[in-house]
Amino acid sequence: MVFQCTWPGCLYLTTTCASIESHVRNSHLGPRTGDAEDGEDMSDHEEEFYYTEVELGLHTSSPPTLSHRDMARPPHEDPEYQKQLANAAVLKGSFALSSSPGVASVASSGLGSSAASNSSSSSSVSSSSSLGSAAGSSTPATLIHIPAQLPPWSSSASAATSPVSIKTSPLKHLKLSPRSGSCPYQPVLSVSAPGTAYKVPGSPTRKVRGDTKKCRKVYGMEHRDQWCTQCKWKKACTRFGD
DNA sequence: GATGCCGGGAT
DNA sequence: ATCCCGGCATC
Ligand SMILES: [Zn+2]
Repeated sequence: MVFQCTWPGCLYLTTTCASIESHVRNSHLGPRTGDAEDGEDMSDHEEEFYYTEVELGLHTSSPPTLSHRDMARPPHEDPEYQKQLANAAVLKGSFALSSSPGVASVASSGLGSSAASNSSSSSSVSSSSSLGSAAGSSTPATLIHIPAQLPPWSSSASAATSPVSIKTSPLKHLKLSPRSGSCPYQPVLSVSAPGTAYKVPGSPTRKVRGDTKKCRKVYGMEHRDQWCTQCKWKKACTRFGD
């Protein structure tokens, strides 16, 4: 059990109740208490409001809510979570591997040529499964297990689903499958005009990058301190509007 | 591969 | 508010 000062900006932390109260009183509240002034002492145990006691050991404490996991989101732009969910069926280069019904194993790797589509005629045979590549490329082979579920593309606010406990390893969240059209249950479509493929879907409000060079390209990384502030922060440039 | 920048995190 | 980065669309 530790005690932490909650005064704005203060990060004082101690292990005893007396210490923290003393700290709060001296450092933040009036450095004086029983002042000889008037017959009025309004200094109760007000220190209690400026620190918190934190339990360390796993004692009498259990998560209040153990059911619902994620939140439902409108079919808006939020690939962060859509990706990992939609990926439940995007597994392509794995066949026999795990024999657990309802569980699929994925190997997270940043590479992987996924292109296998022809824009014109002729048939296509998209299926390549090669365990070992030519050169010795070692992959971290971070295996993760996710519940095999249908991609929530249309509408399905998943509530209390399976009693699967997702233990996030000492990694970040969980990211898979870059922005793709959608579930793999739609091999090919979009065969309009050979030579000029337009993209109308996606998002009506998609920027179309201008052609003016911005601070980054103009000054180069070597002179980053001359970029406009926004460029330094990887935000929209304000010096060279387009 | 490089560039531009949104979304999100840290202080 | 200021500063910075991950990751993505785009070139
Ligand atoms: Zn700029």
